[in-house]
Amino acid sequence: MSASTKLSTSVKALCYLSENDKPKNSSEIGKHIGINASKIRMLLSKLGKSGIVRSDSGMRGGFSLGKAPENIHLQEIYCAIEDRKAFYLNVNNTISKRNTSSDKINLYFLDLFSEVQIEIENKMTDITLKSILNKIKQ
Amino acid sequence: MSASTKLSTSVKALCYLSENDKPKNSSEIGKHIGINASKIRMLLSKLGKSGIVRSDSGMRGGFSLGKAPENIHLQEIYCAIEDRKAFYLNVNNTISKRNTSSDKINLYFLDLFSEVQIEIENKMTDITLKSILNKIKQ
DNA sequence: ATAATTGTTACACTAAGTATAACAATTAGA
DNA sequence: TCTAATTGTTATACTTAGTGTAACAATTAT
Repeated sequence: MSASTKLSTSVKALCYLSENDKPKNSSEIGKHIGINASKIRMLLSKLGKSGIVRSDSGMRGGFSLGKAPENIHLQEIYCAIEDRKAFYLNVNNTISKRNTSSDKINLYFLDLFSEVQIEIENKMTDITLKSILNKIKQ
Repeated sequence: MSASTKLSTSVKALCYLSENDKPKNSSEIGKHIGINASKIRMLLSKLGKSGIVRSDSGMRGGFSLGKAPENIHLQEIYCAIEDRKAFYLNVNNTISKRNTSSDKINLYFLDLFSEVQIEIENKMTDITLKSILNKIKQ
């Protein structure tokens, strides 16, 4: 799953959970948002480790929101699900030790891309699950 | 080639061309920046269509800069080489006609990602080949 | 004519993304 | 304590994207 797909899928799941007090299991969530239950469990188990959702194993178990929607930030979700470095911005080669102009250009782009990355993350810090819920209800 | 790899490779090639008055062929450029001559030709032929480089076929042909480095903007390079929509930000599913909350969330993220896209492109508009050349000479 | 070059297509290989299944560990409830 | 439902995790098969290279027609200087 790409970073952006994970992010939108997570938000779909969280929005669904926010509509329900009682825990929903991965199969219900999967059906609702149209993706496989296994995938849901893989995603939500990561969100569980960050306290964004609560997960209960066993009979009558399932997933529920771990925090109020106004306290869940997009950036937090993103960090919880994303192990790879961000939005797939990469330069061609690894940097050699010779410090050629190719290396310098690679470094230049790595810098540029991490600036972009920081801007994206800042943007996401300002977005809460609550604000998304409000927007999609319109 | 991913968008970001194409971009950094293009800049490497353009920097190399800026150091030379006479045209350089794809094989020389490829050797210098460490990628295959065919790939170079594929990239530079696109840059040629936008007037960023000049390309001459036949014996004693090759590639040379089509404009002064101060008039070549990163955004321009990016647009010339990139056929796909930008930095690989995508949401999971296509939007159905039922207008479900999943659809709304997809639309929400498509909007968010195109905002990001615009910010990235604006950032690139302010960067010229000249400014990159200055930075990497330091 | 010949040789060097671009522009373009094609192909094989590797890596990443997607969809699904399988199963141990856990837990509620009979 | 046994059973059924559930998570968490690993595995597998398949598809798509990315990478590296080759091939060859078209073009052009000598």
